[in-house]
Amino acid sequence: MLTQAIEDYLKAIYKLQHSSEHGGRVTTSVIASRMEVAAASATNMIKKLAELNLLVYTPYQGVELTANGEKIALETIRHHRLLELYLSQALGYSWDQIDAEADRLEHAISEEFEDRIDQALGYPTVGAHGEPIPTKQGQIDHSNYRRLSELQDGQSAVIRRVSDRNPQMLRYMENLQLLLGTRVKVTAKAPFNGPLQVKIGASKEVSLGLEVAGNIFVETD
Amino acid sequence: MLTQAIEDYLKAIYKLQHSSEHGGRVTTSVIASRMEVAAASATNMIKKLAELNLLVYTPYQGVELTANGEKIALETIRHHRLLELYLSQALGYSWDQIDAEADRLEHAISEEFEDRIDQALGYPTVGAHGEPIPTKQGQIDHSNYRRLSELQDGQSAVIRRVSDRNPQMLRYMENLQLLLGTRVKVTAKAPFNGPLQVKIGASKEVSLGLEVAGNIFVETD
DNA sequence: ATAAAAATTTAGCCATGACTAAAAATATGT
DNA sequence: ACATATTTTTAGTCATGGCTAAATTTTTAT
Repeated sequence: MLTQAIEDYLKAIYKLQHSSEHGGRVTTSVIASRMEVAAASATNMIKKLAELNLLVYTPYQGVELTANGEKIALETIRHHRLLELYLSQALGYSWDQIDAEADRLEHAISEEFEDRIDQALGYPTVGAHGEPIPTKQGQIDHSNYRRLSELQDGQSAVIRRVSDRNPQMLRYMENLQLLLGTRVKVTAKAPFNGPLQVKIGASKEVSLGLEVAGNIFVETD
Repeated sequence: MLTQAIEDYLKAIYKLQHSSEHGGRVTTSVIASRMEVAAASATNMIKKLAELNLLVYTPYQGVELTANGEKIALETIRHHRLLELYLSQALGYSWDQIDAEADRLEHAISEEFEDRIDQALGYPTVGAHGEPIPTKQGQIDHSNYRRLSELQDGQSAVIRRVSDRNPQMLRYMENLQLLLGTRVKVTAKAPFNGPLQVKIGASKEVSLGLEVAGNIFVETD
């Protein structure tokens, strides 16, 4: 069996590979920073993962997951997202609590558990924060939405996904009713990377910093 | 935080202390056998647990949990039994599947998760196999029932608990409808530790080996 | 009572996955 | 181009929790 640490690294590397920021090259330092370990620790694990044929490692250059490594990453991500959705739908967790709980449970559940919550949830394709849920076969929807921060003044759109990285930010969004499916409209954009004025749904209008708006992904009409 | 291994050892030791078989003394070999590790490994861990004031260790003699150790054991057992019940009630698991799944999950869930499934289950006091569930404060019902194997010919009783140690035996019991709350009556007892003839509920009558009957705990009228 | 058997502990090893400090390679600025 | 800064790797350490083999203690049988 694969250790929890291996699953965690593969998941992190998969996400880094697919986060627009880091292009193709996922380096040791980026992995170490994401995993919150020392660079030397990341090097160690990377060498082990290469040994296991879960990724291709070019020393000093970076890593790339093999098909095998990607498969395991996607299984772990599937577990995580099904769990998050189950925690929020079936057990009433709030948006900001589900990530931490799912992080621990994702390594402990069996295929059986995965299948049963999948069924209980009606075979969902999208997770609690709008992320696509990989299929059991390891397929995942790569459609990417635009960031709310990229919209022009006057544009309107529907929230389709929010980043789950920061629980405090999630709590803030939840308070403001910036939820999946909510329609938003940019009514003003301050210059010099200033805040956006955003109309939420039909009523409320708030001023939103770029950092928050950059973590909200929307579908324009 | 306590490691998974520590929780597992404490749980095992607690159960051994309270299983009538081993009287008061819980020895290294008994622990090693229950944990399925070498005796030397058990000695190692016992020394560490003594160091942590979770048990009192008399070399060559055995082990006794401290109040502290017992508290942690009971927390772990509470997690386990709540999970087992949740898996069977909310996710439709069968009797023989829940123990293994709960064994892995019990170390991963948070207080929050514990509280939420406790609530979802209606604050149960008895687990899926009839075992008492410790309270959050660490109190547990010590009432013990008689074994079906101890009943006299002609006696009738109600099943209140079954041992969860052997999944195959659990599957067997489930098939025979030997379930919690079912009334049973011993209609014959073969001599020389032979099988019991048992009437299950109102209809069926089966021949039951002593091993199975010894793992079914009943309340006589 | 004492020799043999059984249980237990000690000693020493291994893999995992962290860490720091130092060395080596790569990138950057002038 | 080359010195300096940054990144990465290597070397060596540590804690956890297994293991086997050998030594020691306890128990049992004669």
